[in-house]
Amino acid sequence: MDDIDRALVALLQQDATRAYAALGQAVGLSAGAAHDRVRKLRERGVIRRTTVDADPAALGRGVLAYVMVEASSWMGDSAAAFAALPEIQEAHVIAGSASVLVKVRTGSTEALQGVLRRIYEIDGVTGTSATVVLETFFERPVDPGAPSPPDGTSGV
Amino acid sequence: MDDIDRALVALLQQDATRAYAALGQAVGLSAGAAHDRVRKLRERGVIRRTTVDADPAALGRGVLAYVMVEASSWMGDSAAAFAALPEIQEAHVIAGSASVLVKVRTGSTEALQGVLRRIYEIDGVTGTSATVVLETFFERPVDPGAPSPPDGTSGV
DNA sequence: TTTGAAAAGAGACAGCG
DNA sequence: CGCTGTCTCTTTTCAAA
Repeated sequence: MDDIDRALVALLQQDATRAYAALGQAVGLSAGAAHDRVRKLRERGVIRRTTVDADPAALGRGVLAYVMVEASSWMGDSAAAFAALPEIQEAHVIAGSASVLVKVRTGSTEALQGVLRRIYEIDGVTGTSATVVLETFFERPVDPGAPSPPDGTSGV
Repeated sequence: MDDIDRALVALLQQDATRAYAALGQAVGLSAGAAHDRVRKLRERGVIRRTTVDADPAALGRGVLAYVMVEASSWMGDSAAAFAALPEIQEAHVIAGSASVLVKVRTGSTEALQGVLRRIYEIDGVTGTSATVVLETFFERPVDPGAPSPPDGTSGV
């Protein structure tokens, strides 16, 4: 996991359809070497999968909201209950009184209301607090880390 | 944007490396037709880009937190200020008194503290409220919509 | 719009420095 | 660990229905 690996991850995050030849050229490696690096990154689980980024609005999910879910009991094994709702894109256990933070995408505020109702029906849930997003500044992949290392090798 | 398109998006979200032949077979189309569909989905912007899903922990970003940013002035054009911090993965304008919600990934809680400090230095910011994630249940792509339409065509 | 096939390119894998 | 060459498969394009 050196700087080249990080650069490869960054490049693939931007565009995973790039050829290994172009990928290698960008980091100063041959196509074969780049291919080998990426293969190892996949084997190690650094790169989990290759996926496509879809526009939520185009899929009829133009409303984004974050919902704080308060619960009376330990929610440690309620992951499946949240995962059962397709509108929920993320679910995290957060610090606080047994609470969960979920990211919800629906097509309308009415549909959001329906999701909130179904969340409320999950065992142990005592309350929800929704925050509707008015505008998304940006959503981007995880930064692979140190992008500009202090190396003196200019060019090539 | 019919059910086949939605199915194609779902399949590509799961694994964008699949061949068009396999893709077409999964939805009952030929490779060429599947290719045409996907090409149009890209042209229409439904599919924005092909990317890789990297493991944040493997990239040295094992700490996840959501930060509520309160501001005294209109934050509508402060996107660049947030984007300048690589640890910030998402930034949304939310309802409330000119507030922004950001998703932050750092390698340590100390680094999180540093990010909070830099957020605080953004013009107009009057306060931050961080919520640290203890465990992530799941993070998944946007649901492409109606997965089980009421069609009578069983199988194939 | 889909199908089928043909050509152009990329990816996988070997052996070697 | 990286480079080069070879082979296979996919993507891409095209004509036709």
